[in-house]
Amino acid sequence: MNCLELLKAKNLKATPQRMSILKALSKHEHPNIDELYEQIKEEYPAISLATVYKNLGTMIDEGLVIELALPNSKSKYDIYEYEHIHLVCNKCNSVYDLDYDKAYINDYQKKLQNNISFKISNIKMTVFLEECSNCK
Amino acid sequence: MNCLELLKAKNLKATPQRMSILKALSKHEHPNIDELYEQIKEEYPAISLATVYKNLGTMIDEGLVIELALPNSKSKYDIYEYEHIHLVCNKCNSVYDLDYDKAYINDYQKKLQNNISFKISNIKMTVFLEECSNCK
DNA sequence: CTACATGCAAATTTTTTGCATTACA
DNA sequence: TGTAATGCAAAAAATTTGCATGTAG
Repeated sequence: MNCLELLKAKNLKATPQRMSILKALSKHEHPNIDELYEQIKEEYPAISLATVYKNLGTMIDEGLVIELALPNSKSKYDIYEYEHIHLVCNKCNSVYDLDYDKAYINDYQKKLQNNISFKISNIKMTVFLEECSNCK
Repeated sequence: MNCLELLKAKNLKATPQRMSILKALSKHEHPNIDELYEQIKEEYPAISLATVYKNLGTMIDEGLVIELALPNSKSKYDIYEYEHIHLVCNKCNSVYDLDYDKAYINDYQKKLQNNISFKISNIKMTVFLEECSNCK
């Protein structure tokens, strides 16, 4: 995960704050903004929450980061590396990544595309869990 | 769609405000809270936004309503009738319902359940569109 | 009647903005 | 050096809360 290259490729300045945000997200812990802010502060105590908001915004716009919107909980954030399924715990809202057989969804997407008139961009699958090891 | 029965079944008082919210949601227009509030106000000009918030909260807790959390946009709400896929336009955030072949997802859920240790509650599929008739 | 729901206003929380300053390229 | 990013503080937006009053069951 070369954060510097990622930013360069999108013509975004590689400020230490941005690097730190990307580094934190690359752990795939799916922090919400407050958790992310706290984590960055450990390295850059002076960073402002506004900077985190602004950077998430621009990096989402550039496709480097994805926002995981969840019912009844603040959005969580993830660095974008490749498509994957998210497992979301209904009890504690923890999120886990899951690699999967893309063929299955690709297949479904094709089937679906034949039945609707608008162009499908992508399909997102979210698996909700009754509980998980974090909340049990 | 008998809103009265729905509320009764959950031991919630069938106030006109609640009935009106459910009636509005049963149109499946997926309003966000502001759109919903405006709609209810046409019938009950005195209703307060706080009441709408409170009622959505309790009705979600009781499973009558679902919150559709979306990246970069306020949550939208839908009455819960049966599982279905949501089509979400990437450009204008419009949401459409789509009935589908449940067998496909049930099948996938079973496959997946064999590979993870936590109990799956349900799987949600969201199809993102590049654009739609509403924004074109 | 009584417990729960409502409406209002205020409080809180979350997110955005403007701007002077800093620092990447 | 110029442009874009930062931090701060203030503003705006979104959501929740407390409480007096109203009303469904």
